Amino acid sequence: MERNEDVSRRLKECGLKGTKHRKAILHFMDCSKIPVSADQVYLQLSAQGISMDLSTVYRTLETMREKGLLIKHSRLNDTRALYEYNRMEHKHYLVCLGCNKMLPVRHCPLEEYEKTLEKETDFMISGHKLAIFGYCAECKENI
Amino acid sequence: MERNEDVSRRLKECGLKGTKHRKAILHFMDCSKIPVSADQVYLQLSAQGISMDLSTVYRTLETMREKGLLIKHSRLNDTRALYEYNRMEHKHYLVCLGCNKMLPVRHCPLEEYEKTLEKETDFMISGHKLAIFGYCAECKENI
DNA sequence: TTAATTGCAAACACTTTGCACGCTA
DNA sequence: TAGCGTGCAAAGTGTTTGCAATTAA
Repeated sequence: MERNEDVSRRLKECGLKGTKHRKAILHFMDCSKIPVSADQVYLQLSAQGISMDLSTVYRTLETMREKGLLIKHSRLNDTRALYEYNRMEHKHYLVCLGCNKMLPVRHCPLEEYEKTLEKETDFMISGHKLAIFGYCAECKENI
Repeated sequence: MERNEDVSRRLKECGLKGTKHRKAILHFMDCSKIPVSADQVYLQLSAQGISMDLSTVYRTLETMREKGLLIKHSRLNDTRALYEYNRMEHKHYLVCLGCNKMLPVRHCPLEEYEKTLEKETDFMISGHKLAIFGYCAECKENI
């Protein structure tokens, strides 16, 4: 149960109690390769026999986001918000218009551009959100 | 009333009846320099003495979007959706984290990048959404 | 005339919140 | 045992919808 201890430690570092639910959620988030919704967390954990209220999932994800453990993607595709484990990497996403899946892309083509833009405008730029839309390998066959 | 006739004509071209509400909304959208929410349309027209139900505003904006008259920005900043008159230009926005205002930026730094990405992945790319966040001239003073 | 448009009220999806009880540190 | 965490039910927010009445073409 190395992983379990790792998760407990990270919760403690954030000043959060290591409850069963929190450990389960954080572990699940850590294992997810792509961003997931509160709903998905709830259903998947349910399926694993770990049952909790949906509001607890929402509350926990939000708390973890505040502590910097997770990153929130707010309704990119106008559906529900997605959360992912924060691995401290700046990246962007390919968002599938078919299944809403988000695939990370490492390279960021915007760093230079932001600096130029700040000089040209009155804005104080603090970040950006780039989502590239399209259809993933599976979905593009069913259009 | 040149403008009014222009608006009527554009409605007709889209197969939409030229009702008083529609003309008022389309004219208002045409005059707006930046994207606005259904709520804002509703309030501003109200203030001009043009009263209608909020659901009518939502329905009308959505209809006009379907016809291509407007562009919809779906809850970019996790608040309400914003609509703008479609001037057939590809552009991006500076989104103010203070007041949610969206300022257009003409240049798009992503055209080349998309092609590269399509080659590298299995995605069929259909577009992108780039929002650059920060604080506008007014808001950055009050942080 | 007659099909499109509207107001109204109710439903919707996702998310947040108040409160009493339960459990971790 | 003190206070954080949780389930439950209810509220909130932005948006959509069904239906009957109204209106433009």
